[in-house]
Amino acid sequence: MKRDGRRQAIMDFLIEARAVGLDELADRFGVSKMTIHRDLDDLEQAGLLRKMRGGATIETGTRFESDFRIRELQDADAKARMATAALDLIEPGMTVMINDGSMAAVLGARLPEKAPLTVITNNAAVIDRLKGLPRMTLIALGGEYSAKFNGFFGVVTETALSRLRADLAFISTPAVAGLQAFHMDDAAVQAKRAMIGAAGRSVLLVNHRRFGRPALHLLADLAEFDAIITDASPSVESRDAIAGAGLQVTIAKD
Amino acid sequence: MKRDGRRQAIMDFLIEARAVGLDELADRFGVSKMTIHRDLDDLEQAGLLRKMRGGATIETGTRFESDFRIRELQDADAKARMATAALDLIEPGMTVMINDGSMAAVLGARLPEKAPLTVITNNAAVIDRLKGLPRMTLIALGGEYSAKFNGFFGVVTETALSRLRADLAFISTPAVAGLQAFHMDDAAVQAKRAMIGAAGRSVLLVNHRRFGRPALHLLADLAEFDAIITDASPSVESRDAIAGAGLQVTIAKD
DNA sequence: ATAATTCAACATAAATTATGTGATTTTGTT
DNA sequence: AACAAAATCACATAATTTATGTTGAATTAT
Repeated sequence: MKRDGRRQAIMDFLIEARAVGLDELADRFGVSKMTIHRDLDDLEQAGLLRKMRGGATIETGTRFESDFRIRELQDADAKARMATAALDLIEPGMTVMINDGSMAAVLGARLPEKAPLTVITNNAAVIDRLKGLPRMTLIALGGEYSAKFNGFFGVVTETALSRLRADLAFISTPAVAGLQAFHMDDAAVQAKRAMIGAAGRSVLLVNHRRFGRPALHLLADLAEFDAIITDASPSVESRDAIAGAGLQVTIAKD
Repeated sequence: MKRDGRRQAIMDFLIEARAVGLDELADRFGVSKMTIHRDLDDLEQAGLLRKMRGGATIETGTRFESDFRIRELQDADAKARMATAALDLIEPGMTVMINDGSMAAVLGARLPEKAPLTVITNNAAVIDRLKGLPRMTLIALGGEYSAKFNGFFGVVTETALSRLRADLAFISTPAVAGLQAFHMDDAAVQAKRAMIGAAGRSVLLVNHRRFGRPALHLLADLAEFDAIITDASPSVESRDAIAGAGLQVTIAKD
């Protein structure tokens, strides 16, 4: 196991266990304590954990848990499957919009498979991955940078969107309740809504565990989306409600 | 001499001589022909030269201004000094605009010294450096990504600028002739002009060697700038012309 | 006070990257 | 078509960078 794999594993473990001892890690990976020290130092530097005497923790509640870098590591498999399902909807030559969020970042990274494409996004991770790639036209939306969401938001973003049109918008959401999608942040909602308005068709991406929990701000009615992609079957009530409304949900398989 | 230095030297030589033989390069640097082949392949890949049987040439015409990755290495010392002089004009709390280009990237990297600041830019290098830093508000302008300039340009960029105001805009230029600044690319000119229009005061940054050579597109009259910063005294004629017009040029010292 | 832990400095190992060599293929010229 | 120069390929080696380990001094918790 190489350095990056080890660090990934440390994070995986930490997300489960909330805390871990330094000796335990050195033991488990068969490396010296010094190496673990260095791993933890770098991970702390990246804002992924909090180093403490004798080990490290993930700080619950605070900015740590909600940080996008951690989210990108969570449920990596589900995200990969959903990205594959989303890619099926894309044809070379299209113009697609990608919103903020780690799910969108995973999808964005795989867009070159469908080149040539025009990609419009306010997601900093997607911009970094795509810039300079051949046969990809990248249009960044601009806006005020948000470290929390690793993206660009605000009037600049929305004004830019009001002047653009795309074939397909991929919108991700952390909360679906009843027949509506929610989001905890107003600025993100505004950007997402502007994208839906600027796209011919919109696709909602949502982890199956996020069904049945609302958040502060209403994002959109599920009926506004032309497709809904998730990674596994949601709870019975959610499923029934959605089926009852005549909406189709795509469950991404292996 | 290391690989990058050698490649830089190849480019320097080529800019003078327009063409060079492969054997000659292998000889001059004391490396094998294969190594020169690889250098030329990579430089061609980066769009910096045209490889030909037995050697390489610089494409005649406009495109020869070097790639931004190499440009960042050129005249690093002059850039650092000019950045220092530019920083002197910034007060904490200001809103500043930074345009594209490697000179601007060097300045952008040092902006945290003057935090808190609001920074508005279409320069991808500056966005990368500044995002997520505390006490820095970063507003990216968006636009279509240009690999050649490592920045964002086009209507999206200009529309965003039409809605924003800054205290100070830093504009860099690769060419000054007479009492006017020039640039080889129209899209970059549009963005720079929009910045000048959106800023209370504008500062021109220009390497002293760039005086006396025009480029395809007119960027602005020197009189439009509130300050002009360079790294060393320009040629006598240029200096006389500028002094004659009553314009002040700041020469950045050590 | 002391035992555990962290940190810094250096040494070594592992991996990556750059370069060279010679065989093989391509290209231009006659 | 035949030839020589040049380009390319595949692999070996060298140089450089990065990762890890070890030791001992400094720090910290109890």
